[in-house]
Amino acid sequence: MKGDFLYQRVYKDLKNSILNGKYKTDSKLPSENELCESYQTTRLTIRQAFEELRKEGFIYKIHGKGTFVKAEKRSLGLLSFKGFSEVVGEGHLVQTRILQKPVCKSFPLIFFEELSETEQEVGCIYLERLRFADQTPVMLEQTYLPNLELSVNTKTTAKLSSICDAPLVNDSLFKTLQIQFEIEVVGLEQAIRAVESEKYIAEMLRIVTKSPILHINRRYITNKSNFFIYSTLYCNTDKYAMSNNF
Amino acid sequence: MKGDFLYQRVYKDLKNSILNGKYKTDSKLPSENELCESYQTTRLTIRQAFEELRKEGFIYKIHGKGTFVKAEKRSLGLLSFKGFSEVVGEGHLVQTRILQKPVCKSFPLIFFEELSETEQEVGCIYLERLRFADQTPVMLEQTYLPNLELSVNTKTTAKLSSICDAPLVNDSLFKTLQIQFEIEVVGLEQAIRAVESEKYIAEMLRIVTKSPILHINRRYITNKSNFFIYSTLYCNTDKYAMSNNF
DNA sequence: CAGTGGTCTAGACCACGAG
DNA sequence: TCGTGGTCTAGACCACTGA
Repeated sequence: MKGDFLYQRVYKDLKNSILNGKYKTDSKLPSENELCESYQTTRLTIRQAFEELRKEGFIYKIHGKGTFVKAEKRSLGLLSFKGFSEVVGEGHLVQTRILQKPVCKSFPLIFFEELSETEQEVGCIYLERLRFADQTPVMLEQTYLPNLELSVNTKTTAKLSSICDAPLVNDSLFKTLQIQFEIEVVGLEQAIRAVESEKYIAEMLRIVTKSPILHINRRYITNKSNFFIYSTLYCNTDKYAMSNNF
Repeated sequence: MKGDFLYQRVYKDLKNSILNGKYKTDSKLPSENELCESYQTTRLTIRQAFEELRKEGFIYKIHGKGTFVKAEKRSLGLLSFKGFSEVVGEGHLVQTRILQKPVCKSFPLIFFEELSETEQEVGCIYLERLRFADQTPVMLEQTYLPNLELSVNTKTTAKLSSICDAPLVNDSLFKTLQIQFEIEVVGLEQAIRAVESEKYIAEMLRIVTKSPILHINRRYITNKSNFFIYSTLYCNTDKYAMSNNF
């Protein structure tokens, strides 16, 4: 968990208190000024923590009254850029099956923008994962990473393709990238469509071929400039809707 | 346009400069400190303006380098809580056909949360609109507003059902609510599914019955506490995907 | 190294809500 | 009237980028 900054510690503490039930639905959180005293800090810092929680749909604010806990979600908040486990694991049993371990190949697809020349040249590392929530397959994810050399620790560099050699940490791609390459996902662009499922996708998601699924094209933005991660997602929304908040 | 606050003026100026092409894709915006001087303000204010632009996908930042203009979107950013015209009108011809003018009826549906007792009692005002982008029907929207009495100008109250008596301002529900009732939409919860289109929906969207469409349930959060707007959206994503950014 | 954005302090005034 | 969140000032130190 991120914890380098004070506002992230406040965020984490409050989030845990909400998830643990210390603060229940629609109950009032401590005011900004009270939290300033608790953490010996200023309002900006508390407000940064609140802003994170608000973005993730945990709280809402009412001017003049206070900050309150939102009702629990009944769907998977998968339209944000957090990792699958982080989002879904808050209230569901999470499993991942790796259908294709990371392998090198050429870039097969056009996503939102045309790929840069560099990206086309180096090709990509491809992997395919099937995600489960409470034993139900809900999402098939095909991921493409540009096969670049990346600087690590300001001095050394590492070939990203070394990720093909060892299993993922905790089955998590994002965690593996963070630990081995200091890559952090900081943003996301996505385009969402409703489409008929092809035979292969339908079999994986255990649904009838041609039944409607969500088709999502994503470009993840990272802390390394010009390094993007591309994903295509196929989601079965029969049991769980996809959700987000603003 | 919102313009009461300095950060909103900065936001508006920068957004216009981007849309007008003064700042082109991937070109660098003035630094935070430069903008501080231009507007005779402090970094927090500039950062608030940047944060708005970042949320809407207009800019991205790179630590140590600067703030840059994002590439144009090629899909409709309709997963945010901005109004249809505001989001789609930036690059497309926008039209709205009112299929059902606002009428009073009882609440027919359960959305994310159960409705409050008050909401169940007062019933709702219902309207149905078909939205076009570049002459293509892209979205059918069914909207439900609790039929409450609302305080306006701190002293007087008005029945929301008076909205049934006159046509909408600019065909915009949000604008009408803002002008007549001082209601502002400040947030959004939504759950998204892929479903087969029913006959009526398909006819309206000019697609084949049972072809896949996006089904979105929304709860808009407003500046009036305990006043929510509920909408069900059916989206044809054949031509335009729905998009957002984080 | 200078310039950039990221975090943070210690205040201030305001508009809103409720009693 | 008082406490709340919303906006804003005028600084500060840091980590990152590129020359």
